[in-house]
Amino acid sequence: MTDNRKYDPKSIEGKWRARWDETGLYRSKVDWSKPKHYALTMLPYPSGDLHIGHWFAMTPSDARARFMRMKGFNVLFPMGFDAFGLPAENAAIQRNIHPMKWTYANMDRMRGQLRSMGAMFDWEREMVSCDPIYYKWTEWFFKQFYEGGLAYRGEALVNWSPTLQTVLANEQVIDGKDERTGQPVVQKLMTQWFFRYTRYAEEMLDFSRIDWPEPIRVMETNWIGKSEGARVTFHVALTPDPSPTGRGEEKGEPFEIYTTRPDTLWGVSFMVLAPEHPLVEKITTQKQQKAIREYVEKTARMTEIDRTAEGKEKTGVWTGAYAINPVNGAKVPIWIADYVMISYGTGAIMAVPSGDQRDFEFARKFGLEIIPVIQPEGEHFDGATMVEAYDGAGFMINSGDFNGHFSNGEKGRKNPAISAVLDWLAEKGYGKEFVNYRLRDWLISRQRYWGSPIPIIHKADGTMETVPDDQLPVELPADVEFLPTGRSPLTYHEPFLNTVDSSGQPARRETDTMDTFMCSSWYWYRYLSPKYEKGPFDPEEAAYWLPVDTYTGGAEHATMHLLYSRWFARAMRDLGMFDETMKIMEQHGRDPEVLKLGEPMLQLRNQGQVLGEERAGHFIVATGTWQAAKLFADSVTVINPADAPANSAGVVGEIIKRTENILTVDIGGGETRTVEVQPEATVTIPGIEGVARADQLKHHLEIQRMSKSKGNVINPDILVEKYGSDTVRAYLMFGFDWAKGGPWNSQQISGVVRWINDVWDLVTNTTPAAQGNPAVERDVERKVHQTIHEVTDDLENFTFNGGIAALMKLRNELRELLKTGGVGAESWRGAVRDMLLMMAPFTPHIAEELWAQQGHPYSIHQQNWPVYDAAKAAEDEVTLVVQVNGKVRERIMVPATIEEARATELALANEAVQKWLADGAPKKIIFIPGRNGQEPKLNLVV
RNA sequence: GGGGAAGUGGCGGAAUUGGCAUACGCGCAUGACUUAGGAUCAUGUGGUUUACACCUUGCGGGUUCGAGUCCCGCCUUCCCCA
Repeated sequence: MTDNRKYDPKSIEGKWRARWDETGLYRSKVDWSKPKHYALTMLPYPSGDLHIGHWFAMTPSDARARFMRMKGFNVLFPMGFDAFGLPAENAAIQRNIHPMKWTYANMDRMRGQLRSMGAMFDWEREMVSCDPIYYKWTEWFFKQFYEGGLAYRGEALVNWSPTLQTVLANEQVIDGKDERTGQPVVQKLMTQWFFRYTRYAEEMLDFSRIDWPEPIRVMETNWIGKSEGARVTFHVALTPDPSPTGRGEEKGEPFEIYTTRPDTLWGVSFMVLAPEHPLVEKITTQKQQKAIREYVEKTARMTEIDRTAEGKEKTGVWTGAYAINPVNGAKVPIWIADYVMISYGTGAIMAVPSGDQRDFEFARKFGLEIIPVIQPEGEHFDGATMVEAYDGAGFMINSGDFNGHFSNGEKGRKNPAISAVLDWLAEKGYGKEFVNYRLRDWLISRQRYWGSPIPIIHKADGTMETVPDDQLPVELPADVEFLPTGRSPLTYHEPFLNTVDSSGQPARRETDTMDTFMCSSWYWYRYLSPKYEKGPFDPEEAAYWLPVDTYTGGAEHATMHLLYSRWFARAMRDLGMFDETMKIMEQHGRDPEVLKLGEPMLQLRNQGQVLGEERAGHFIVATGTWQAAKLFADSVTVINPADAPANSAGVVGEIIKRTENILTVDIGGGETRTVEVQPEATVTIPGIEGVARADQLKHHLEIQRMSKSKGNVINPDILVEKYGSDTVRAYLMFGFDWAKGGPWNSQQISGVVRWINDVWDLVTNTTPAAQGNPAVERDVERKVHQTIHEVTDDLENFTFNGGIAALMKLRNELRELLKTGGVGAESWRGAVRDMLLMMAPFTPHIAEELWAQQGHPYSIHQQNWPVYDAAKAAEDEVTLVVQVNGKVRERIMVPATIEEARATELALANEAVQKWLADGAPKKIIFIPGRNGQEPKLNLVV
C-alpha cells in the first residue's frame, strides 16, 4: 500500500518559512540559563543579486548553527548588509540613480533571496551599514579613536587610484593595482586620516588562544612582518669630495637607517636613500642635481611592485654626497635607488654588498667597493672576486674589535654577534635596538561620497575639532549631484560643507568619508542591539553573546577585514568600551577574561570558492575561403568529434574562444586557427531548428572564477526554482570539500535530488511490517546510531560532505532493511525520527514537513540532537582482517569481542592463511583489537 | 625568490591516533519495466591478467609488523607575499 504523494518543494518550503516567521522560531534572546553560541557568517555587499558563492558560504554555516542549537545552545545567527562602497556610487554615475536608492533596492531583492535559503537568520537583528542609525556609531568610533590617540591626520605617500578617484589602503593594492578593478595605482603625497594600526602589531601576532586556520595565521603574521634589528645614526660628511675614504670628517646632518644586520656595519660601502627621502634635496651636489631630479621623477611614476621586482636591473644615482659610518668613521657615498622604499623603516639603508644580494648587484653594476665582513670557516672572501653576497653563518672579519665574533646567520638577539653589536651600539650611542613592522598605519579616508562621513570640522584658523556627540551622525546629504568630475559630490555640496564650529564661527566639514572596512570592523556588535541608542551595542546583550564563537567566510579577507577586526576589538577594549559589559558578565558569574583577550572571534573557518563549470566547446567543421591565416567561413557545422573528417580544406576542431563571429578553433596538436563566420554563412547546430546564428556557437569554458563576462555564472534562484532550496543547500554541502571549493558540476546534483526524493518516499510512502523481527530491528538501531556518530562528528568539524554521505548511506541501509520485512512500526518510526532530526540542519524544510507528517510536535528545529550510544552502534560480529607480512590475505567473521589468543588460533587454523605462511610459525604476531568502529586486525610476520 | 595549501578511480570526493585505500555520489555498462526515457528498479564498475596472482593514493628514497597518513629529496597546481 503506497500513496502517490510526491515530493514537491514548492508546496512546502514557502509554507514552512512563513510559519517559522510567524512563530518567531529564529528569534534569539538572551537567556542566562542556557549556554550561548554566537555563530557569525560574513555579510554580503548589496550588489544586486545573491551569488551561488553566498549560498556556498552561508548555507553550511547555517547548518552548523542549527546543529549547535539542537545541541542545546542558545544560538545567535544574524545577517545584515555591508552597504557602503564604490559600486553604488559608480551605478549612480553611470545610470543616474542615487546610491541610496540603488543600494536599498538591491537589499530588498537580496533579502528575498536570502530568505529562500531557509536559514535561521534572526532578521530582527539585521544591521545595514549605510543606515544613519548604524553609521552614527561608525562615526562615534572614529571620534573615540581620535580622542583616544588612535587616529590622526597626516601627510603620507599614499596609493592613489586615478580610476576610482580615491586613495586606497595598502591592503587594497595587489601587485601595484587596485584589487577591485585591476587598474594601476600611483603613489602620491597626500594628507589623509590614519589609524594607529601598528599599536597592536605585537599583540596581533599572538594566536595562541584562538582557533583560527593555520594559513590565515601565517598570512597575518607575514603581513605584520615583524623584524628585529637596529636603528643606527649616520652623518652626512661636511667635506665634499674628492678624498674617497678619508677618516675623521666633520659630521654634518644626522640621518637614521634601519638594519636587521648590525653585525655587518663594518661592511658598509655606500648608503642608499629612497628617492623620496627629504635629505636627498639637501645633500645633492650641484653637479648631480639634474641626474637626481630626473631619477626621482622617473621613480615617482613607478609602482612599488616594479621597483622591487627580483630580476629587475638595478638602477640608482649618486647624490654626490658622502656619509660617515659611526662604527669606523669610514666615508661612503650616498646614492638614491628605487629599491629602497620611503615607507619601510626609515627610508634609508646602509648597503653591505658582501652580505646582501641586492646591494651586491648594485655595487657590481656601479663599481662600488665590496668589503666582506662575515666569513664562514675555511673560506677566504675577497671583495674583488666574490660572485654573490653571503648571508649565512660565519666569523666577523674587517670589523675592528669585533673580529672573530661568530654570527650564526639568524636575525635579532638569537644571533650572538648581533646581540654583542647591539649592546655596543647602545653603549656608544651610535644606535639602538629596534623592532620594525612591515605593517603600516591603516589609511581610512576615502575621497568618495558613499561612505560614513568623518565627524570632523575644520575651523577657520586651520585647526580641527570633532562634531559633538549630540550632533551625530553627520548625515550624508541626499540631494547630491554626481558630476563627471571624478570628485566626490561632498566637495561641492555647499550646505554640507558649510557649518559652524563650537564657538559659532563659520567652519567647513571634512569631506573625506571612511573606508568601508571601517563599517565592517564592528558590525557583529551592532547585531546585538541594532536599534540601541545609548551606544554602539547594549552591554546587557553583549555580556551574554560576546565574543563571536564561530566566524565563517572567505580566506581572502585574512589581511584586511579580519586583521582590522582584531585591531578594532583591542582598540575598543583599551578605550573602555567593554567595561560595562564585563561588569555585567561578572554579575552573571561569567569570566570577562574572554573580552580582555581583544579577540573578536574565537573560532574561524574558511570555505573555498565555487568556480565555473568546465564545458567543452562545439566541435565544428568550417569551410570557406582562406585569406592569409584566417578562414572566412560560409558554412559552419557542429558535429560529434568522433565523426571528424580526416581531411578537410577548412577548419575542424573545438571552439576555444568566440568573440562575436570570430572563432578560435583548436585543430589539435596544440595548434589553433582563426575562423571568421561570414554574416550570410550557414551555421548548423544539432538541436537547433533550421539555420542557427554564429552567436549560438558554444566555446570551451575553462574552470575559473564565475563572472558575468565569462558566461559561467550559476544563478541560485534558477536552481531553487528547479530543485527547491533544500536540494541546493544539500548539494553545495555534499558536492565539495567545503574548505576547498571547486568547479560547479551540474550533473552531480541529481544524486542529491534522488536522495531527497528517496527520503520523502521512505517516510510518506512506505509501510513497516506488522510484526517486527528483533534481529532486524537491532540492525536498524545499529545503523541509526552509527550514522549519529558520523553526522555529529562531521557537523562538529565542518565536514558537511561527510555528514550528507552518512545520511545517504543510512537511506540505502534503511531501504534494504525495510525490504527484509522485519522492521515493525515502532522501530521504523524511531529510525525515521532520528533520521529527520539529523537532516534538519542540512535540509530544514523537508525535515520540518516530514516531522509534521509523522505527527511530531512543531518544530523539529527546537528538538534535541539525537544522542549517540556506542553500545547501540556496536556490531556483534566483525571481520577479522588477517594480514601476512602486512598484506591482507583473509577475512574471517568473528565476534566483536575477540581477543588476541582466539584471533591467532583462528587465523593459524585458516587454510588460506596457512598457504601464505608456507611452513613454519610466524616470527611475530601483531594484533590490533577492534576499536572506534574499526575491525580487529592481525598481522602475521614470517 | 620566500611562505602556505594541495596532488587519491573517467569525475566530485571519503579515509579519528599510522591499521581492510577508493566510503557517499556522479558517470558508465548490462538487464528489467516501458509507446518512449534525460523516470524508476536490479546488478556490476581502480588497473593489468584466461587464471593464480600482481600492481595502485604525483615521482624517488627512508622509518615501521604495517604508510594516502610520518621523515628526506624532487615534480606539478593553486593561494599569499616580494
